[in-house]
Amino acid sequence: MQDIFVKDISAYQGQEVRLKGWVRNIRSSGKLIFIIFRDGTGTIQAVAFKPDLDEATFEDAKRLTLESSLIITGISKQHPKNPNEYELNITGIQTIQISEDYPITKKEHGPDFLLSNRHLWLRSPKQWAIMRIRHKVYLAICEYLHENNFFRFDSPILTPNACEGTTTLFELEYFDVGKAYLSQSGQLYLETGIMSLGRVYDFGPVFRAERSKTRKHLTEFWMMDAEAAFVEHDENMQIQEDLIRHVIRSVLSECDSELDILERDKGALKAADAPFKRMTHFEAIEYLRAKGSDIDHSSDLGAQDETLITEESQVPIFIEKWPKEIKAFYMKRDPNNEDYVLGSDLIAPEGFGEIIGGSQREDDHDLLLSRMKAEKMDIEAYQWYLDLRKYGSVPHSGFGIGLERLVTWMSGIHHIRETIPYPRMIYRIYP
RNA sequence: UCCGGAAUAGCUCAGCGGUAGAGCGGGUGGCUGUUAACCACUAGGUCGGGGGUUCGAAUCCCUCUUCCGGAGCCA
Repeated sequence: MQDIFVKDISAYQGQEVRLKGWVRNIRSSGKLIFIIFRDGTGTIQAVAFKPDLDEATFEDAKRLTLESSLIITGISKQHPKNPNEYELNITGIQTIQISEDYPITKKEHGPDFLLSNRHLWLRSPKQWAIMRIRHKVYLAICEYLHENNFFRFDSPILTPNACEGTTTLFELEYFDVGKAYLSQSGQLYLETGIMSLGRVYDFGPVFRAERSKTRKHLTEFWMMDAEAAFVEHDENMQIQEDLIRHVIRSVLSECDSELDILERDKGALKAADAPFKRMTHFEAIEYLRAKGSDIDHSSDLGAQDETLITEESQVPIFIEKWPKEIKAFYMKRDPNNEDYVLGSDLIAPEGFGEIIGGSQREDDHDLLLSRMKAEKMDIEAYQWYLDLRKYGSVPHSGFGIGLERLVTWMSGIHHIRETIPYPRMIYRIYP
């Protein structure tokens, strides 16, 4: 007899097969027992009918509890009521372990309870669907980059210094050297990689000790940073747009049933796969003021502002050319107006907010040095970074995608905490 | 960090000054097509901790703890 996965069941119609997995739910009516069975690849209804089975097998079926593990054999056939669905006529049950009372029930639960039981919650259909979409988003990003000549170049996670601010670092003791920090972005290291490989990316966890408590923040999240030599501001945005549109298409074509489980509005995703809009920061502020906001031209955009800007757009919007004061030291100034930098944020539609931050980098040694001095940075600690501008400096650009924010948008879910197996937030590190 | 809200059965909640409740989950029994199946019975609680007001507190007040929502910052 053949061992198969639930996802392949339709290819075995009329045949006896063996499946290995868990009990998601049980419904029984006297001589009939319906076991909702899952094996990681999918879910199927298995039916035990007393007159067709020997007594011991039927008793085994009766003893099963929610989440018990078992090997089940049966004949694959179409569901008598829904011909699009397959079910399994049970011929044998080998119980692996009878589960104790399973804490996650069929009724609703609160977020605190579910997060405390995250190790079990991950088995639920919605969490299963989100993890599969996360996997697909991750693969789609790597596919696009690979096809566009980007090489994987992993940045260190333990670092001697900060990349951006210094208030948001997790600090730890590093042998006799003193303090080390968990990386909050691999960007500066990636810039070294392009001088060897031309185009590079990293993909890994980054850490921010920000005390932010919103549905868009984690203290540990996965970021894909990409960096490319000889790419300037406009092309940088074009690469981001092509990459995101590739991700949208991949999710739509390969995660259809997952999107159904999550009740995702697929029309909204389809509509986002069209040329993205571009708006300068100045234009964005004008737009907000026309809508009644009293925001001024030197301000960063808040969450509400982002929603307001994208609410009438079906596609993501780039906000580009930001006031230099509110962006990082390494961003190149706009040659047409030195008060602005060649940076861009990509805001997703439907109120999902910022998913990418990117910029063209300053490639002039003296300009970069003077800005780092103005920010009172430790020049000696960043000598290696300044060296890049001394030995064959080239114009270059890059961007960083927050994986979980992208998955939140693709999945259409409310809170980022469900997009990573074990979310780390300021008040939660268990399990 | 700031501003709001919440804490009662394993879970989700109702009760808001006078004997602690429901649904789900658990247990037992019933049911040949169920779809969070259904029906009957049943077990299950120091009402988050501490202090106060009152004849009497789950209920009112103070305080601590934990969690949730939002803001700022960011991906």
